[in-house]
Amino acid sequence: MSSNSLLGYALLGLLHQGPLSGYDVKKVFASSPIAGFSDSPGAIYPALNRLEQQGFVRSEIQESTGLRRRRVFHITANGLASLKAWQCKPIVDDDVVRRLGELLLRFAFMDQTLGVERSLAFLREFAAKLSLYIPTLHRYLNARAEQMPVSGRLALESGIQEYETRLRWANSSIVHYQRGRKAK
Amino acid sequence: MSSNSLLGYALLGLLHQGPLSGYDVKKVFASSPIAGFSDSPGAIYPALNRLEQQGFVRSEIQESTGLRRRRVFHITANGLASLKAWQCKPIVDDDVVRRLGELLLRFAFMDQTLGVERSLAFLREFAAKLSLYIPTLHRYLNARAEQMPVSGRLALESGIQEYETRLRWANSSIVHYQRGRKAK
DNA sequence: TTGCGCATGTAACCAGTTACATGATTTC
DNA sequence: GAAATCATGTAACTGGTTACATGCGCAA
Repeated sequence: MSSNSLLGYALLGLLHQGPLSGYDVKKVFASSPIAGFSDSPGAIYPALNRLEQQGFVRSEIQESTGLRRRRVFHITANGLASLKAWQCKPIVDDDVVRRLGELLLRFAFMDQTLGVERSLAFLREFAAKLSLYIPTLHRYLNARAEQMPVSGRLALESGIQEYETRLRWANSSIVHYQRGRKAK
Repeated sequence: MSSNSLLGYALLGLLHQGPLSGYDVKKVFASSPIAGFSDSPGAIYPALNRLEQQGFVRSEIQESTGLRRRRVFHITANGLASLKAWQCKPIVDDDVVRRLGELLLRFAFMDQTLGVERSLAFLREFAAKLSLYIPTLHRYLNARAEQMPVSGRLALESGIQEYETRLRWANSSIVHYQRGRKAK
């Protein structure tokens, strides 16, 4: 119930690291090169207000700081629960096919919310799904390569390479976490 | 003027290869694994109607085929011009940072609409932009890696790897086209 | 006669884009 | 006193999602 957009979850993840104002978020989105969230106020402020209406964040106004008033948001217990529930969802085929970016976002804040073991489990599940999916992409390409225009075929290959890159990334991330666990 | 959504351009690109009905498009989106367009009728039919209102496609109803009537769409001269104009736009920094998928889509139909030379020029421009952008990503990561949580850092690395993969792809695609040109 | 594959469509809802508006403080 | 930066917000528009509705022909 009451699910959020990707932007909503990104905000929850960010706010879980510490309280932020809308303008702070704007700066994060403007400077952080990945994930492609818009830094426009028309996206950020309404999204924060929605989260507050849902009870996932709360805000206080800081009058003190000399400058214009700031509204600083922090995550609530319900907000954290919602974030975790989203991160915990099983990875379905359609996530891998059409929502790779969402999966990466689910992972991006995961070791702070669910811990290393769950993050490892997520990566293993992700890698397993990718290992199953990539061969079907190759079959699709092989079956159609002849009748496709060159640029279409190349674009498809680019897509396949993205999946292969993610798989290598997931496997090397698994190794990374496992080393960290042993060192502990 | 009168620009389209990505879906609109994807439809124009598809229709440029040959006339299709809405249902044909649906099948393409359902089976073609890349690019993540929804195969839901609520997306496809309104988009085709918008294109027709703009004069970019036209449709005829085939009553003949025994089954239920089909409305078959084909691209118009204006539609092709709009597609080409979109593909020809210079690549700006923001395209590389936030709209990689759009760039790939612009390329996917390019050699049929603009020819091999233009496609090559596009790939070279794309590769040049990526070559400039990737080092800034590494600098960003190096500057912040210490204070980032592990999963956040890994997610960022995943993003960087995607850009590096695209760059390798662009370079190998350039070589591919150049070989083809010589063989001719 | 039930259900599936073909085939087209509509409507409510929602979120993001773009553009605009406001206002305080600091810097030149 | 102009411009830049900090800081928050609103409103119109647009397009995609989800779910629903319809209807034909065929096969089990």
